[in-house]
Amino acid sequence: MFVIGYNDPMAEAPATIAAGVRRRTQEQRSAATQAKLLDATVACLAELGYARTSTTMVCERAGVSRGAQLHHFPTKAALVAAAAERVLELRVEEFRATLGGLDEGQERVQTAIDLLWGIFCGPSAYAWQELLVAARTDDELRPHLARVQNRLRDEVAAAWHDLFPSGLQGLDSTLNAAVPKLLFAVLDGLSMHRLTGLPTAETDAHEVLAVVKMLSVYFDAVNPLEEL
Amino acid sequence: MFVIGYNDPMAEAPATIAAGVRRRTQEQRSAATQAKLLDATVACLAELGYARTSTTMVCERAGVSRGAQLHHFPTKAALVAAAAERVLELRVEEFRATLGGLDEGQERVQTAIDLLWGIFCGPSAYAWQELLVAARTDDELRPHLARVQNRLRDEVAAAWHDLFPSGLQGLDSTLNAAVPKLLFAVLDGLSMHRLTGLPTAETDAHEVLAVVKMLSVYFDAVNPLEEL
DNA sequence: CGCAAAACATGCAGGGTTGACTGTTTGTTT
DNA sequence: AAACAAACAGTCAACCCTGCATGTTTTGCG
Repeated sequence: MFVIGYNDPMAEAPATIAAGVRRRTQEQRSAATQAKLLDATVACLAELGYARTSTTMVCERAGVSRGAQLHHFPTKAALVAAAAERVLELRVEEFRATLGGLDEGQERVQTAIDLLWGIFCGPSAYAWQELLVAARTDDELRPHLARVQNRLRDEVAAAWHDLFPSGLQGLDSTLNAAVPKLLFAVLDGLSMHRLTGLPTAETDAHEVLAVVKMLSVYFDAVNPLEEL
Repeated sequence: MFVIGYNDPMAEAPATIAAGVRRRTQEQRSAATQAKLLDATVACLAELGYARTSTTMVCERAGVSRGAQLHHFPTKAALVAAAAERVLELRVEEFRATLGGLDEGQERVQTAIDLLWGIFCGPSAYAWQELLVAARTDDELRPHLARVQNRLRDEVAAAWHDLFPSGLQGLDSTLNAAVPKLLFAVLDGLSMHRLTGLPTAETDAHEVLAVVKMLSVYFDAVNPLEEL
């Protein structure tokens, strides 16, 4: 697995190809091209959409030959499935990076919502939408994406719980469990409305998010909401 | 325009093709095949998704020749654009039919939400999602769909206002204006989460909708929510 | 050093989609 | 009735995409 003696840093050719790495491990080469392919796929999904995303285009963007792509991902379905996991990584990374760096101020909820909204307007969100909609009618992709979605769901819940361990003060544990789900549903919905590029959708989104923020503050500070 | 003498009801062949209408007007013929094409397109979008929707398939389903399709809709983009308007009609029709037949009971809000959720799990919602996501990366479709979306937005607001003319009692007019927007964002978001067919998405949706119902009842009956 | 295997590159065939083209039927107008 | 226009039908070439098949390079290991 870990062979030494061959990888001699001093033995690199002076500048044959930049100051790059000559003589990489098979594992390194595989990982590198696979990463390039997956990133290119995600980029294509985000920029061109699922329909216009072809393996040819992906290879072009990745700077990889079609043969190499076909070697690592025998079929387009395999490529897309792997790309879905990459999108999951990206989104989780974004969520954690965004929610992790929040100071303890009183307006944590508001800023958290604003930052999350930023994520839902970004490339990873677009790619996820494309995959989600495509999965509905693709019997091969759907089960795979279902597992990925479940993981995303759990990660979101965990990240939210890390941020607000005790939840909103006015709500019991059952209701508090629904809070992140509600929030993310709203964000996903508003994100959909934004896709046509309408200014009204943008203003509506801010309006709705303002209400959500008010509700959060309200139930965190003021009244307990009794069961009905 | 209206020529008589040629349309002789008695001259119909005994039973050449059912007891149908022989000798239709040009306008009637056009409208009929266009309707067949648009309905077939919407059905394809809902069942196969945008990517797998081909004009060939649409013609097959509609029982129309490719030549006829190309005559009425010179390009695929034109067909899809027209289909978008058809989806708008369908959705508005559904909204009005659903919300219109609500009795004056105290649980109007809850039942309204449940009925709306049913619509968001139906074919017209799927077709709309497909169009929305496709429009993001289709420079020709996007502006067209933007106009349609604006109309849908206004229709939704109007339908909601018809249903609850005075809004929720505890909220001022500004907040009440945001209520339907928030609700429809939630529904759209939950609808997206459902696409992978996960049971958890289904239960989450009901959980979230239960919270939304509680909030509606709460703010309709109990406390006024002050501005912050 | 030499061979096996993995990684990579390129060309090719099959299938499918789109839009144009030509010809036919149906209705409208005079 | 005849001329004209619209609606309709079927065929065709160009294009793109996918997956396979063959050939080349790089790495691992004796």
